[in-house]
Amino acid sequence: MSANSRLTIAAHALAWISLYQRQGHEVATSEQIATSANTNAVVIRRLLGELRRAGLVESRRGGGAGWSMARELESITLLDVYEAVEPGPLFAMHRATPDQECVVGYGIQPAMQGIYEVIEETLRRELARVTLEDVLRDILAAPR
Amino acid sequence: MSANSRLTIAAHALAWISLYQRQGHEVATSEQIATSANTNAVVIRRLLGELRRAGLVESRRGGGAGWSMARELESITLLDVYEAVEPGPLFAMHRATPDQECVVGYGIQPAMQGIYEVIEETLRRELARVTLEDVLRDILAAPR
DNA sequence: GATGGTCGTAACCGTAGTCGTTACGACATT
DNA sequence: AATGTCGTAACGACTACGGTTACGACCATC
Repeated sequence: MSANSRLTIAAHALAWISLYQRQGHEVATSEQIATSANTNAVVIRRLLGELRRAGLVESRRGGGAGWSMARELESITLLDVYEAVEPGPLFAMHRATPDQECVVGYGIQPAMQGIYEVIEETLRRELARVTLEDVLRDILAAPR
Repeated sequence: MSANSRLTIAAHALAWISLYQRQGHEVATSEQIATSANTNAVVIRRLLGELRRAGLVESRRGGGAGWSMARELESITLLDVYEAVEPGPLFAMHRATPDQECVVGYGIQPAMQGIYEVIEETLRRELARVTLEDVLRDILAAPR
């Protein structure tokens, strides 16, 4: 399926910002987050930009600028992050429409569409069960 | 996530072969299936090759060659097909290992790994609930 | 044993998505 | 005015997917 790391990095960034703020800081910079996630600051800004559009974080520009949470960590679920960062569906249909003269070619798409909807709804429900507060707790629970 | 159509095409092929056999034919050719799915026969052979490795179909070579089912349609679930054609995990970790000096960088991977395992297990359970007999029934139920 | 149809598979190409990187303007604090 | 950061475009490397061509391997049939 060619998995990507967008959900992972987004969760990483949100957890980092929250923890940093709980330590008394106002905002976190994309550079700091990128260092923690071992990636490039532009990658972080791009991802956080999508999370901002979803209303999960805020950004300030100018001097002393950076990112801060727009919502409480316990009110954000992995589904919120997933939807902000992963638009499309999980499974794709045929590239070219199948042969409509064939019984299978005619019925396959509605059939699979219905099945996929149920499956993706289950995935969403499962993602919605995990809050970012849960994630941060798990992070801090790592043995040291 | 850049979804692909492998599961859809594989289900299409299996449904087509089964229906064709139920109509009294011995084997189905990749050319016939490709016509129904509106794709190239090589694409079908590649996919069916993976399904053969998983023990779902058989192939005969030589004259009058083609593909036939190796198992009953009602004993095959979408999970069987999914596992045969989609190897990797759904979500990826960081490309480069995050900063192990950072609390978040240190704990994020075990945390997300545990969460992802639960989610993917749920997905598998859901895929396992749908048999290809269900799929074929839905296909034939399409209004005409 | 020659023929013909089909599988099995390699090779290549176009397209798209992800990620990293550089660059630079916009902006606000100082 | 200077500085630090965001916002975003642009580009390249890499990978995956799907389509296509090509050709050898195989076997039923004649």
